[in-house]
This record gives sequence, C-alpha cells and structure tokens, in this order.
Amino acid sequence: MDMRVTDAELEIMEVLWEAGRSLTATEIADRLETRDWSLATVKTLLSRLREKQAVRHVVDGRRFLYSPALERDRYAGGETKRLIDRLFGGRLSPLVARLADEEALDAADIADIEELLRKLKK
Amino acid sequence: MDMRVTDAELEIMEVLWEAGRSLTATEIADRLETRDWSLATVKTLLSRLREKQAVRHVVDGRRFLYSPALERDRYAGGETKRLIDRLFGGRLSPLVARLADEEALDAADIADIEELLRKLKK
DNA sequence: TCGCCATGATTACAGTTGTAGTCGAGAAGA
DNA sequence: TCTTCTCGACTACAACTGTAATCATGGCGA
Repeated sequence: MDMRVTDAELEIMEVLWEAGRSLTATEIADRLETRDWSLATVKTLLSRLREKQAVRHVVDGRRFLYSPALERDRYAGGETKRLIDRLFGGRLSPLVARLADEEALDAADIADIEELLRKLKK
Repeated sequence: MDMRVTDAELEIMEVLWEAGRSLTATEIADRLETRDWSLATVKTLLSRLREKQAVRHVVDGRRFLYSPALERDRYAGGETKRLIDRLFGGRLSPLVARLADEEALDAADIADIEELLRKLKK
C-alpha cells in the first residue's frame, strides 16, 4: 500500500487536515478558493484519494463525509525521508549544510533548531 | 524553464554527477547496472534531459558526449526548498522537529548539525 | 406526485513518465 | 564497394496526473 499523494491531491488533504472534522465534497471545494477547481475535479481527486486509502468516508444519506486516513505528520515524515534518502544519502546534516550554503536559514530558524537539538540530547 | 527532473531521469543525472567527465549514452547505460534498462531507455531519458536543459552535450563524431548542465547541489537545494515550502511552511525547524519525533536522528547527526550551526553564526 | 437538483460514478482527454522498439544515416570492417 | 553495426531521432504505449463533462439516481420543494 503505497501512500504517494500527488500535488493536486495534497491540496485536498490540506483542507481536510485543517478542517478538524469530516467534510462533504462541496465543503472541500468551497475551502479551495485559491485553486479554481470545478466541483467535478474535487470529486475526482477525492475518488483517487479513496482508492489510495488516504482518506476515509462515512455515508451520510446520499453524500459522503470525508476525513483524512493519512496523518499529516506521517505524510510529511515519509516525504522528508524519501527526499533525504534520494538526495542526501539518508542523513539530515548534508541537507542543513545545503540550506546553509544557500543562506536559506535566518537567525530565528537557527535558534529554533538549536533549541530542538538541545532538548533532544536530554 | 522549469528544471524538474523525474526519478528515472535522476538516476542518469547521478551517473553524470559521479563520473566527473562527459560520457556517451552507452557509457552511461553501462554504469547503471542496478537499473536494468535497455540502451533505448537510457537514450530516451537523455533526450528528455536535453529538452529540459538539465544535461548538455557536445558532438563527438556521430555520438554525443553528455555532461550535467544542472549542478547536483543546485538541484538538491531546489528540491529541498520545494519540500519545505509544501509541507513545513517554508521553515526548516519543523522538518527537524518532525525527524526528531520519528527518532530519525542519531547522535552523530545532531553533533554535525550543531557544528554547522555554530559556524553559521560566526 | 412530478420535475429539478445535488451526489457519487463513469468517462474523457491531453500531458508526463517509465520503458522500449524501429528507422535512417553514417562509420567501420570485409 | 557492400554489409553490418551503431547512433541519435522518432514512434509506441500503458500508467499516472490534472482537469473536467456527463450520467444515473435518489431526495426535496412545489
């Protein structure tokens, strides 16, 4: 059971993750203002997510109420691991080094990470 | 000019990045033992990479000598940034937090990153 | 009750990706 | 020179993606 979610599907997942409760297809479409998708498109994406078992649904009359079956943290962790394995030999430090080189880290970021690591060591 | 490279194409890039010199299509295929691709497949992937301007080639008789036009570091940085933007609101610290939660960080990793950050602050 | 509307299901269709076969032309050997 | 081999170019084709239209059906308002 490969849980790969595409970019378009991910937008749906984000809506569900943020909602904190089950939503109908129409509600999901309404919350996707930025992406100017037709309702049909949202329904297609929901079907595909259902096939992939990334969302589950309960029947409510003749509608479905959708909720995420894949947790956001788990998904993010999986994708992160995949990237680190593919490009950084499975280790985080080269990734940090890369971002450092690109000056993609500001002082707040550095402080946050140091704090995290400090806690980790305890 | 979007420089997106697919998984299969990335394998070709890895060979080129590691070679340190230009290679012919046949040489590239030879170095891809793990992936049991036909020479035709390798050639198709090279054409696509050429279209994407991720590799360049010089003509050598009636063959091409390929070399990467996209640097590994630049590619890795771009993909990393994309992931962080998509999943972690553009900040690195939540990613580190996520990996920490999954216990995907060992002591060596932590030490490496602390060292990196120390240097960064100077 | 009857027609309309909202729903999920099904179908569509072009672009991308993974994987590879075929073709025409030039090189290299006989 | 004639044949064969090797290249890149072109073509193929199914699966996956992004985006959407259409269809059948059951519920709801008139």
